[in-house]
Amino acid sequence: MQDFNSRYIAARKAVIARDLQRLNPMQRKAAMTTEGPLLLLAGAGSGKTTVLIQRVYTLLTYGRGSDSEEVPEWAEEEDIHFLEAFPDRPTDLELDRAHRLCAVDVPRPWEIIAITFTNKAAGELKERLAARLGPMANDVWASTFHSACVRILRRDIDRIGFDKDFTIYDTDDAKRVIKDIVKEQNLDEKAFQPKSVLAAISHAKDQYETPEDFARRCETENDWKKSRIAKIYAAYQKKLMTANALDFDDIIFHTVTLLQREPEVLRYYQNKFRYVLVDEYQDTNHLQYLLTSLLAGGYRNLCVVGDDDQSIYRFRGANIENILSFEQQYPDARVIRLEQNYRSTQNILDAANAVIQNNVGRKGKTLWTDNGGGEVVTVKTSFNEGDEANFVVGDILMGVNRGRRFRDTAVLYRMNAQSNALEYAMKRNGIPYRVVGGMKFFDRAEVKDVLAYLCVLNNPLDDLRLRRIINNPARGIGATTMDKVAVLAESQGASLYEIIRNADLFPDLKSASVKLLKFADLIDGLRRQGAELALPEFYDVVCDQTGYVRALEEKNDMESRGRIENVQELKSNILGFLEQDPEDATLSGFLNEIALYTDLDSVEAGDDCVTMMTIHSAKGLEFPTVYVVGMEEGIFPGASAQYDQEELEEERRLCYVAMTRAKEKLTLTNARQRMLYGRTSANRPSRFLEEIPEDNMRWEGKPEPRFGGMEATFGGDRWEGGASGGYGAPSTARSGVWVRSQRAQTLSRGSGAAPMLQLNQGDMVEHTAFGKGMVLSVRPMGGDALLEVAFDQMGTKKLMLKSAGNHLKKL
DNA sequence: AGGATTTCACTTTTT
DNA sequence: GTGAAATCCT
Repeated sequence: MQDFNSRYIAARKAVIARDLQRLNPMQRKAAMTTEGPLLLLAGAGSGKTTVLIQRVYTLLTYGRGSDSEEVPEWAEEEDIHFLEAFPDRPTDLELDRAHRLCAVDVPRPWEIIAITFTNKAAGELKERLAARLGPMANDVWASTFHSACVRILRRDIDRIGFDKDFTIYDTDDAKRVIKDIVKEQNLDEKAFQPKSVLAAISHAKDQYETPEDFARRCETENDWKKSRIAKIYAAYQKKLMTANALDFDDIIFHTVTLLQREPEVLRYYQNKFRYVLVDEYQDTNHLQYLLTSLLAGGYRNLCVVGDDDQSIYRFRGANIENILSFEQQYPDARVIRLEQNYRSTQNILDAANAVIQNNVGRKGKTLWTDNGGGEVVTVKTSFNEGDEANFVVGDILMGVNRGRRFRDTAVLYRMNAQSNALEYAMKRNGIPYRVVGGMKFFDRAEVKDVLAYLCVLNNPLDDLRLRRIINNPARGIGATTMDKVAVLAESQGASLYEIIRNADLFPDLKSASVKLLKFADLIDGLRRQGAELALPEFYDVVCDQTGYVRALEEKNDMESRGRIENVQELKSNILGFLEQDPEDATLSGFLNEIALYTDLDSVEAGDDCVTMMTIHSAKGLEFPTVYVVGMEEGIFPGASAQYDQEELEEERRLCYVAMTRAKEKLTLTNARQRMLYGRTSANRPSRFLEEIPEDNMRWEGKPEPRFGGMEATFGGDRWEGGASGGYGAPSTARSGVWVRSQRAQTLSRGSGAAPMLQLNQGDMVEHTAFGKGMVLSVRPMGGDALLEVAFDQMGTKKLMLKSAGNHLKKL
């Protein structure tokens, strides 16, 4: 009997393993380890998402069949024979039987929850699950921490004192509330900036500290400022509760509270979620850890996936300890490492491994690949950020000349501010590019304004949003009036809107009452129409009757035109929402949806253009060629990491993430001096550059030879001043010399030490990357010239003569 | 109340 | 250098 059972189990595992034969052994093991706590350490490019998908597939096909010693009592000898002799190309009937024989207690799709951080990741997961599993994938809970929590809260939040139709405050809303409180409490607005106060509160919430907990901790620490913040925190939570609002942290905080306080609710979810998966576990904070433990507390089938070397969100509360101490939290946890990398060449991996090895606080993991050595990593030192950008641009054009596509390339940097010089260089050379991140659509003032109108129309009691829009466009209702309204609202225990609606009853408001009533009429009128019109039509009516769009039209400048475009763009968001969710085509449905949707994940990957972004936004992506610019002490690693070990290790992880984005060619650049925030400073090369083994890299320009290769742009004289001292440890004292030399260089540009190409309309030219073309126009511009060239292959491009000239030849 | 001017800060980002 | 917020004038 013993023999029968072990044979059955072995045969069952073999059949399931065969079903997963496209995975490598470690990946397969991960997909088949379904029971109990599992820590999956998945290195960069190790096929993590594939494993995640396969694991859900395994669960929904075989239940715990791949990870269980149970043998069904009805099993017979013949079944073992069947499994042992299972054919490579089974018929549907045979497949069906195999599934039946191998399955043990298969969960229903909705008993599996997979939690990610971003909407984008959740969407991708859903999509790939649907491709693998078909329609039943829709019932798997694949969502972000926040959307999962909102779903839980909408069901039961009334048990902890909120109304089920709570609103969600974004960071801007929260700051506004803080600002009001700081004013109310007569605190110094300089010392208590909304941003930093909110950060402190957010940090407290990360630790699951209530205002009371926080205050108690302050008492022992005897820190005056902190105890003030504790007061603000308490007032803040009170205000949010009155407004029936939750900020982003509250969404998780209150879910934890709900689960802890209401055993019935806890039991429901612990019973429901038989399998819990958490992606990017290295980015979780303590609060999210608590939530995960609660959700998985029933069956204890908790699989966390992550890479401690890619933990780069410490600044927003991510606690690398969560992943480092998972085995202490769950002593029976199994650990599987995925170290085979399918993305990069060995040279890139060796360089990245060598850098990350300098970190102490890590699990330890060494990536390897079958992909072969490939090219060594290029390091390039330039003179300043402009030259650095020109180098990158020139190198990109050279690559394109050799058959690469623009879309194969990414330029990564530490800070968004660094994108400027690059954008200039790209524009001047007619390189198509797109910048990811920076100002986001939903952060735009005009988008928020219109959304605020919709919020007020949906719920006139929303004081915060009402304040935002009441005088925008100008209606002659200024701060003084609103202060009076606020006082009255306070004393009457009414909302701002209720006071405004009845403005004529209050003598204090007599001068403004006409305007206020007119506003109330506007809102009421729109609300009446909102009840009748379909959402898109209603949106048009709102934009029109509030006068918001008209005010922009009257301004009639570039900026306003852009704003109007964005307001119209928001309408296509509404249309998209209706398409996706025709069931809930209401205003409140749309607003609920959009509260958690901030993403620019509408990344049109179709266009052939270079991608520029911060390293943080590049996490999870990959490109054949990657440039990482600004590899300088003070920039990367940043100044604040200079004397802080923890911070430095985080920067190093960031560097590791940046390097492992590259599939074939990795180029790291630094500049000897750089202008940032209007100030020029000289920076030593990043220590991370020194940590790369010599064997895996080639360093160009260390020190820079005069008349060196790519840089012979406007004659070699540009290096004379700065480079004469040779490369070395630049000191602040020396930066003065460099600044002067830069001026000299600027002067020499116009006088033209290098012969400038003489081009006229109608000339035929050849460009290194764009091929042959004809000059359509030449427009002189400040010592330079704007060319318009019609290329045979690439279409018409605008180029600046001075910078694109290097790549142009007159035919 | 609203436009004009000055000041201020400014890693990194999601929800 | 840049954009938004605070403050200053009319």
